[in-house]
Amino acid sequence: MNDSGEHGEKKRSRRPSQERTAQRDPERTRAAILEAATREFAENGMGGARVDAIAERAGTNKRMLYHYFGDKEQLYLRVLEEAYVGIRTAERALHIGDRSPEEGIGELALFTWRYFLQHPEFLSLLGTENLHRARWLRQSVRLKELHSHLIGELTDVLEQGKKQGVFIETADPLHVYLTIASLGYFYLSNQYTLSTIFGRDLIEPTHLNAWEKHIVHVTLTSIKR
Amino acid sequence: MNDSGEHGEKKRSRRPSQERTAQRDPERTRAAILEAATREFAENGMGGARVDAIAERAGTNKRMLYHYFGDKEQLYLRVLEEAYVGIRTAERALHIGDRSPEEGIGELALFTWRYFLQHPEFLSLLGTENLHRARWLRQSVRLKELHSHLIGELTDVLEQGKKQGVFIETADPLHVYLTIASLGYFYLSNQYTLSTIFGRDLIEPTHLNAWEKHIVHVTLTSIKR
DNA sequence: CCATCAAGTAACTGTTTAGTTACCGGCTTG
DNA sequence: CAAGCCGGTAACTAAACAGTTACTTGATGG
Repeated sequence: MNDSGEHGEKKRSRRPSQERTAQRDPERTRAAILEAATREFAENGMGGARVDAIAERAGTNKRMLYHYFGDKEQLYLRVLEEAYVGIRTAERALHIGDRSPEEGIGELALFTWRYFLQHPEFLSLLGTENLHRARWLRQSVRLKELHSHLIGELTDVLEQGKKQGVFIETADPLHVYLTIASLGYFYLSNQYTLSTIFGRDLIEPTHLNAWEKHIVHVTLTSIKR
Repeated sequence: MNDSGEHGEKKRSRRPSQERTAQRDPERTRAAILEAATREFAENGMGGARVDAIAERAGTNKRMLYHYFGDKEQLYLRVLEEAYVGIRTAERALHIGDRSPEEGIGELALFTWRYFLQHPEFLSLLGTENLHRARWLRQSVRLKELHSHLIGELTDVLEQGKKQGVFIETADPLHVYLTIASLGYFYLSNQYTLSTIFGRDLIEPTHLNAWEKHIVHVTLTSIKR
């Protein structure tokens, strides 16, 4: 297209050479590092994660990792932020206010449980971050506003349920959410010690389904009038 | 590097120094290492814990640590075992079968919550062990039989409650225990991220008391007829 | 066609770490 | 008292680690 002397105009490519374009791909390298880091931090925690291991898993090297993310701690924070954005985004799509209050809460419980089940790395990252008393999360400005929406929506649904007379007056939005999250988080994140000491394989589909029903049952009976 | 006088190098001073006899105390040193290790592993996890830090915290040195416990992994397992023995021993003293079924379950819920609250290092060690998929706990023969008692006692109490018509027929002992443990564990172990993202300090006495009541409420309403 | 800059590689560095070794000194016992 | 055992100290070592530097490769604009 452009041949010469066009001043100020960025041109896309003078040569086609499209088959080689994939060689250098900053965006893909960046994404690969982030994904590899997510797995490495989830599997080994902050103290146990190895920068060399992340680079190797991503199919690149340490130089790129430091180039894109600064250092190990900043990379870790990035991983944590992405994990939170992931669940909160999926949660928003639920629109729990569209159904009846009872169905809305049940849906939130089911969603949370299934999201935890499908994203063990998220649970693991939470565990690591709490071991360190939210040392890195606290520094993140980005995540503070992400959660007001959840509590707001939950408050509305509970209000509606109280008006309709199906929920008790003392039902608290934060308590309801913590109840749902507790039951899912503990069962899954502690499945290894629990399975060992109680001699039952908690990850078996039969037990998983029973616990899913249990979570919905417990959550609803605790707020129903 | 050889010494000039072969016998003269070792000297023995024949001082009584009886006031120093307490200096050497194997049992105390051992206990100090175990306690220091508990704190270090709880605060930093397996990957983050430092053997030097444990020795320093115990007021001794690495040589003694390796002498008494073999290596870092065996010391960690020892710490974990002691933590489990601690809670299960205290739990046994409850005798939840002595009261009415409803009171018995309520007592277990209260005990578990308060034990978790007073032993944050236990929660932390559980978290670390689960991060590693119970890698070390699995090797421990000692802990397997420790837990059958808990489930046995719980089964009896539930049976009695069902006979008396106060509990639903579907109430399951493991589910009841997991419910109690979930609600306590998650609230406390994840308090740092939760306080940060929801902008409420969960460790405040007001909130702690509210959650204690909530645990008992949720547990009982979920099994009452 | 060459100057420039970004993507990417690999070897290196200073420090930290788990684990070891050499040694010390008091106590017990034959 | 001497032999040696046991509780204890401190300096050491080899490996692993986070982070850096020197360099190569390739695309692009002038």
